[in-house]
Amino acid sequence: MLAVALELALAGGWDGVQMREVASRADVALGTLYRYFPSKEHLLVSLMLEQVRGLADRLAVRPPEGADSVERVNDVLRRANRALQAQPEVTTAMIRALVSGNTDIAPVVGSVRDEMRRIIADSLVEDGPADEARLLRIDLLSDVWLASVVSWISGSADMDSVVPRLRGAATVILAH
Amino acid sequence: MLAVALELALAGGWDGVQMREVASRADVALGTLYRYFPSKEHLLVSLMLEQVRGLADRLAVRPPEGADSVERVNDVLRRANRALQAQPEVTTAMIRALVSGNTDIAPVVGSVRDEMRRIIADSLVEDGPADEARLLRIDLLSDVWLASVVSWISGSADMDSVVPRLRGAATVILAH
DNA sequence: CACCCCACTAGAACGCGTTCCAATAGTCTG
DNA sequence: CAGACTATTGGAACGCGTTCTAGTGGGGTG
Repeated sequence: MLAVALELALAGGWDGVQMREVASRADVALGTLYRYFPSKEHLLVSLMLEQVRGLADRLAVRPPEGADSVERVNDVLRRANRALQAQPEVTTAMIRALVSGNTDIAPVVGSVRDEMRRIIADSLVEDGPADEARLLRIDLLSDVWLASVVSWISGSADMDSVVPRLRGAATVILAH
Repeated sequence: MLAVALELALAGGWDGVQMREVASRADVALGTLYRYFPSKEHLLVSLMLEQVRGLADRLAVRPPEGADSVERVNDVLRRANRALQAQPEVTTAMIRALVSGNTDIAPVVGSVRDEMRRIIADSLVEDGPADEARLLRIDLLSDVWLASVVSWISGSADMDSVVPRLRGAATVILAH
């Protein structure tokens, strides 16, 4: 079902993902689809979780490059955004679900955010255990990244302006 | 119509704002409502613009308190969040519209973001003209604020954790 | 006054997310 | 094997955002 959702989102974005159509192409009844994904938001945020985990896997295979944390975080976010930019319709649909404010899907939303934070945390080169200050910086980077993507899908910023802005963000936030 | 939308959102949040009901209570036909607000998102993000301008007005009357920029920005965001927290259903509805990714409402969404940036900019105590570095910091603060509110309405963070986190954000971002 | 233009009205109609239900298939238990 | 319980199916039905259309009223222009 997630594969079908991706396929439909690729072509038609949020509106293209129609629950009847997903069920039909996945060869299940509508009720079955709703059994596993109680809402359209749930379906799409689950897709996002899958995608973000895919990014984590790719990063494990080919780790971020860069001498310091700023460079490495910048590399990670650039790669993340490149993947999103390649499928703008999918991104719009997934982000819309992620920020829908639907409290039913809070656990999945939490997983997505945790995964993203972990990805950023892993890209930092710092010694010792993660203290509160570092966790705060990770939170900030993840928040700024999300807001950037939102402003991109909202049409108030294009990727060309988002990527360098994220670089500036990393510089400011990781400056000691 | 915006007043009616606020009234309905107060009681029932996103679902409580039904276009037929808004039109009915505002004593206009459904078509007239759609003439001024071409979509539900448009209506609610217009309401948000009104609310955020109200915050700006209140801040003009009683300016933010605090010795340095960190304190003042913290005061502003705290007051902003207090207003949002007092009407959680309204906030959820408005933010949902703001981040819906609906490109038709991009101009209004841009206005809301600009207004919020201006509010933050005005709270900073810094000399000289705004340079690129300062604008970046303002962007970051506004992004972190938005992401915080989103995580709050998504149910993955409560206000008690959001407010101190914003304080930490201001400290990190405004540290020179 | 006659005419035009445009906002507004009332209401039907459509599309899609979501819910619900009766019937069937499949699997586990005694 | 009989019975029970659960997953799945096909499809009807509901609610609400959105669109569309025919008709009405009022204000400016010749």
